[in-house]
Amino acid sequence: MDNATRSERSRKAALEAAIRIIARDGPGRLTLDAIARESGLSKGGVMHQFRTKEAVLKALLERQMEHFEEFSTRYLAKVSATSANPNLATQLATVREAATSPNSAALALVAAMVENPDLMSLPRDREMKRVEAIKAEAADPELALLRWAAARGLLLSSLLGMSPLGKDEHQRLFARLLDDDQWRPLEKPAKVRAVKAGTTSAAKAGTARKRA
Amino acid sequence: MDNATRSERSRKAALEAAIRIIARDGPGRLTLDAIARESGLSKGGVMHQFRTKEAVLKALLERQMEHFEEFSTRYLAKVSATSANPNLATQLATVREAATSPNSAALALVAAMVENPDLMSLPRDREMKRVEAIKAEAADPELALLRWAAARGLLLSSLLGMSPLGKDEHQRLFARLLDDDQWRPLEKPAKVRAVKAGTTSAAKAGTARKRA
DNA sequence: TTTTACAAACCAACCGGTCGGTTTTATAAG
DNA sequence: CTTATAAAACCGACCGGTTGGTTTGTAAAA
Repeated sequence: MDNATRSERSRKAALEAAIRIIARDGPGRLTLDAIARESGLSKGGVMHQFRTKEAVLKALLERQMEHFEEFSTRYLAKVSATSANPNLATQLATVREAATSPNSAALALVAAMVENPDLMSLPRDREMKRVEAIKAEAADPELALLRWAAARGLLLSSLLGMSPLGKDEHQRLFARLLDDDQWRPLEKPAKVRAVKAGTTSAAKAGTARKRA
Repeated sequence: MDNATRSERSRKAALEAAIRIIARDGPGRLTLDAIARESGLSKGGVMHQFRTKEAVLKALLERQMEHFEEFSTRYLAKVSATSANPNLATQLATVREAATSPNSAALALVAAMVENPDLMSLPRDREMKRVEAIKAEAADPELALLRWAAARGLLLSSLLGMSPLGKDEHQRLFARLLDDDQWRPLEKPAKVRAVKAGTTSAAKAGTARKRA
């Protein structure tokens, strides 16, 4: 087998084993020996691919970030034409994806934070840019930020195993978060720029539509 | 010195040392030896007060929960007369308190989760009751839950060191979360079927709002 | 041949927890 | 108020096992 692909295979096996361990036994049980055992590699093999445990965590983190970055980019391209606030919509959808992901993905975050809190600067910096984009496009930046925060609250709660919500409730809340019509900005700025009228526009709530 | 108070003192010293360690070095660095070193006690002394490390985490967890429970009760008593949704208001205020606490309190959660994820059932169960109370009193339960989720998102993000928000922004967002006037309930969401194309809903402004 | 990928034995430091012993407090008889 | 005794708080050396990481060896790829 080709050398490069062999390495690639081993790295992938190790990282996936790591995720499995974290999800099954908790971040505290993630050790190099456990990774070796779970991946089928020897410890030496693992150490050949990652010089240190921190390197494993870093790779794990980057892998996950890349994965969701990709999801984000694709989603953004899809909705940027139809949504008034595509960046917010994208982040909400991405967080939902992370929360419902079959593999318990974002646990890499917790594991990294346990081992070395400084590692969190990577995802934090990346998140900062996204938050900027969300604020920039929003008619009501605070409201947008709060929707973003709510999504993160749902994700992190269930990630830490402390969400008191049922799975169905979880889903419904995400759906509502994503529904722009439910989040009309308050008339705080005197001059509210009408939301970019796209194909989505539809009926403005409250005034145009009265419910029964 | 009295025996009981001596024990009390030692337990307190150990637990506070533990919190200091977690906040400074991360949850992964919390060891029994470290607690002994940081608290000034000997390892034997620590082990005399807590038979196992898990007992330390449990005590830490219960201590923090009790502290915020107390804050909650006091706050609830204060606002239950004037607020339309005192339970939600109380939870929001409590979470804000936890987020701005000088000691990085709620880190006990992360530490417990690392050592033994099962420990999370304690705070989860308690949270479940609170969520029930919030839903019961709310005109729009989903909206209330989302405000609650947003608060938790802000708290957990900064707790894990991955909040991209400035401290002032943080405060402003909490203030807005707490301001009932900014969150007008929708009426019974009889037929809400919203995904991405804005086809939905009826936003109705406060007919039934009771405000002071 | 040289380099790369991996295996397996190995190591020092550290981990949670035990144990025998010392000091401090509590109880109570004289 | 002593004094004897037991009980609780505390110390620190120690133990088996684990941890992150190294070293040595080997077989395949380059």
